[in-house]
Amino acid sequence: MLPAMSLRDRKRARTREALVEAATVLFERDGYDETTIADIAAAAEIGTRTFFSYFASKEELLFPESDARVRAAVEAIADRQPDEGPAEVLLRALHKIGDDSDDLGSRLAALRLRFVRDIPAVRGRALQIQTQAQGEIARHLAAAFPDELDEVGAAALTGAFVGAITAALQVLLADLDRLDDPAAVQAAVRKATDVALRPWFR
Amino acid sequence: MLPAMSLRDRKRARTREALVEAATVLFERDGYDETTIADIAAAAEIGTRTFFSYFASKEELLFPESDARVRAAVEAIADRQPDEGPAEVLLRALHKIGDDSDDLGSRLAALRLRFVRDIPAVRGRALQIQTQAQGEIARHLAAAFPDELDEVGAAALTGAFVGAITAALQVLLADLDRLDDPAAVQAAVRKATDVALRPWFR
DNA sequence: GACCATAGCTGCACTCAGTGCAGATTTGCA
DNA sequence: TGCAAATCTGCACTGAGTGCAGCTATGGTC
Repeated sequence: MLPAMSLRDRKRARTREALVEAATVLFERDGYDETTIADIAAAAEIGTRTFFSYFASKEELLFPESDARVRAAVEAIADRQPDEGPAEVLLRALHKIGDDSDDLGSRLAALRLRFVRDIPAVRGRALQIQTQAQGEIARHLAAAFPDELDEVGAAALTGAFVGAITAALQVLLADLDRLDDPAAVQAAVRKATDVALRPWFR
Repeated sequence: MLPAMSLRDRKRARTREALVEAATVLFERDGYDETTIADIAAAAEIGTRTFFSYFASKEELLFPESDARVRAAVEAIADRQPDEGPAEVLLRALHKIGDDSDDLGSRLAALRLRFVRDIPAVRGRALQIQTQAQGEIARHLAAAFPDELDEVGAAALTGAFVGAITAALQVLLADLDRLDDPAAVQAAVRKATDVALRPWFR
């Protein structure tokens, strides 16, 4: 990625990071609703108008690399071993997301968890991103198992796994007040995956 | 419900219906984004400001009775028969929703399907409503099976069912251009439920 | 039937998200 | 150095949504 980066692109990437960083600081200090886009743009030293050429909305700031995870999951599916069934491959792909997913210790990750719980607009966006990711994963899964799965079956299987894990995780995180403790969150993710998928594996 | 309805309450209910009806007409004619809240309020002959004492946002107009369905599902769980297991009861509850869910032939239902697919804000809201409903159903399910299920397990089971059905349905509806054909939609719902839950029953 | 407390309705002024446009600035490349 | 394209930015605008203050209608009371 370093090679094909013109000065223009590098500058743009730096501004993008500056925006996320500025937003993180302001969100932590003032809260989500209390921070305006104008505040964030000013802190990152760009014009308010320019913000919208980097992020389409305020929520997007909280999900700056959502597609990287999908790519990781898709790669995991491509690595399918001959002896694996659809469920095993899918499980491996989801673990890939769950493991590195929480850029452990990232302040942004903690904010994200909190705001997904507390701010409707953020929750809505998170659910949309998840739904879309789920769809892409299902498509790739169907492609990897043309004999065993059709599009609908792959979607159902993926939806079942993701739905079960997400729902279990939600309950577990609800009782957790320290959302900024990476170890605790990680443990909750593991337990949720464990409980949710027990009916399939074991 | 007729008894405990004062004139005030009846008038309020009528205004609420008028808003939904006006919105339906305008949405059909002009589309979602092109219809402003001011337009809708004017068509229902109330002040723009007053709109917000009936609905918190434009999206809510598309989900006027989302809680009635949850209540139906909860009742279905309460009707648990002694010989039923958690999965059977949950299936019955979800069927309850799926059956009457599409106020078949309702123009609003057709609009809802279209807008959930096309308008991000509406999709986000729909997912939120579904997530919340799912949580409530899971809580009641756990309560109905205190020995077999804990909160987390009930959430996982419910999430798996709902996730599987929703994902399957999404694929099926994507290929459907006539979202206003109740029979076709109903058939898709049945097929999605069927495919999604085959692994559990059969 | 008059009276009053309360709930509901409305206009006004405001903040903020987000968009279109046009002009200035910067970058990539020849 | 010079030019075309990409980027940045201010300006003006629309529309969602909120707080407030004043008005109106309702429900119950005397």
